[in-house]
Amino acid sequence: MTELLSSTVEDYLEAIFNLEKDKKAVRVKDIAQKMMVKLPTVTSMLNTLLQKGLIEHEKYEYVELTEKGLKVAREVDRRHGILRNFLTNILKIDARQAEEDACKMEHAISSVTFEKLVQFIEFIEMCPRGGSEWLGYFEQYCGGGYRKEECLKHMSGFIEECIRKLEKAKSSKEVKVMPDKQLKDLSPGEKARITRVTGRGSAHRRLLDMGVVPGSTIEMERIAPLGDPIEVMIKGYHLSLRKEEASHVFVEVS
Amino acid sequence: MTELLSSTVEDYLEAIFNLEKDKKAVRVKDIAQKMMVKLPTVTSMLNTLLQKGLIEHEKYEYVELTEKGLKVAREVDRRHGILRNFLTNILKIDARQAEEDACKMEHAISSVTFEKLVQFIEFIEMCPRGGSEWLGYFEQYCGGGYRKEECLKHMSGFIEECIRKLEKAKSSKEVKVMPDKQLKDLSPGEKARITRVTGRGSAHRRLLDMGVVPGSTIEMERIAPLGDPIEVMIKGYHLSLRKEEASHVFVEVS
DNA sequence: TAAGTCAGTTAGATTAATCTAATTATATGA
DNA sequence: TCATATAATTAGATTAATCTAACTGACTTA
Ligand SMILES: [Mn+2]
Ligand SMILES: [Mn+2]
Ligand SMILES: [Mn+2]
Ligand SMILES: [Mn+2]
Repeated sequence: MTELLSSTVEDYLEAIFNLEKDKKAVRVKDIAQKMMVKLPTVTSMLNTLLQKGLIEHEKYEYVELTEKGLKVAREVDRRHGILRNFLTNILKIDARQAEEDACKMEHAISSVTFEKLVQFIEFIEMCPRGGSEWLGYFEQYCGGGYRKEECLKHMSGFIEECIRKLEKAKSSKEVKVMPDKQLKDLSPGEKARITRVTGRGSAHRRLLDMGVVPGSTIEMERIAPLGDPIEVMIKGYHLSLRKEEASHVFVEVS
Repeated sequence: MTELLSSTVEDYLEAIFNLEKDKKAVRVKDIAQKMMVKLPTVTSMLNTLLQKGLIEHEKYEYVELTEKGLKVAREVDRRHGILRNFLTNILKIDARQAEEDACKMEHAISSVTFEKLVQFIEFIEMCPRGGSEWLGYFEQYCGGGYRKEECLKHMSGFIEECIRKLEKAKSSKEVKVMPDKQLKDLSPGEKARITRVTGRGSAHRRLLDMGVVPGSTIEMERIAPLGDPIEVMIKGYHLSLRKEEASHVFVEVS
């Protein structure tokens, strides 16, 4: 079904995808500039992409991704974003290097491994034994000044408070039987767990493809004036959803 | 200085390196089999490798890595091993997939990012807030049965004991002024931190290239009858050192 | 030692991704 | 509207990595 595409092909799709986000129309020249190649190289690649049904393009006209091309591009872009965030936020690699490495790694990881990595990143971020505090100790470790006792003692102070808070939250939840909320009801900055994604057909598929699946953690970033579009962070990756799309997503605040 | 080699070239070097470890002599056929290509492909690649000074090879004869080729191959193999271990031990990817992904990722990561990842893996393994116990909770998280309280409470029980143990170790260290040990003095299974790597020249360089650098954690695996070779685990990667090499490595048991 | 087998090489083709040089189309502006 | 500049395409070459088919060398064995 899913023919495998070379990493070069994936990178061109990614480039076109990003140009479409920035500008209205994508020209051959723009792609050449972004990919740092000459114009005939792009023309040649466009024929390849056309052949594979990934873009629409007529001689001397603008370039557009097809539904199929868009799907691939979105997935590549998602991987790129998640890997870049992992490298910058967790490993603390500098932005330029993280960008470069992410754009190579995005083609080298199988989807089963990638999704497992996504879960691991989520786990690091949400587990009270991990989190940004712990990552701070990782930096200390890299600098050579890490001391186990300090890390543990800090955890020790933190831990009782955490347990108390969690138990309180749990008991209040038991009483109230917290109902599902719609995604749009979250306020900016609020995090939730996706419980259901309703709907059918390609729109539904697109949501799942973007990582909007039950069980994932989602964070509201902002809602535009008329509730459209809605910007969210999911699996460490920034997404823009249309109001209609968001209406199919139900969440539970933890 | 270090010309960049294609990932294909790196994989051929890696294959030859592993064949050299297994068998006495490496034949064109062996390489073809391991790389899953036809014989003329190998002949052609051998010319490329010869040109680049990475192998020694005369028509119809066996293939051998040069010092230069060996250095590259060892580094690729090290990356491969560390990535595979990360994928299997931490992300719990199944062996076949981990092998495959590791062999692609090994070419996609810059050395600064890779070394940072190595440190992160080390940190996960050595920090008392991480470790295999914590990774168990990650598995639970993946299965959907993770509960923060349980993870925290377990930590809570564990933590006092840890702190007591650490403080005891610390105070006894302060009294005794623990002297440096030689690597060979470690007993199998014992872990230590590398404090010094003495010596000069290419032998010294080789040690550093293999990851035997001050600050790294090293674990003794076994010492052969006459103390040669010595097998150790460093940065999650299995290494075999000659007695002479090991004599330059000083460690501190933590 | 000559025949037969298998390993290895040579020759030549293919595909993907790039380039330069030359040509053609589109857009601008006088 | 026409000349010119800019964008895009076409043609043709190159390089890396692979293949098949044909040939050659080396090793074994009768
Ligand atoms: Mn890329
Ligand atoms: Mn990318
Ligand atoms: Mn590889
Ligand atoms: Mn490999």
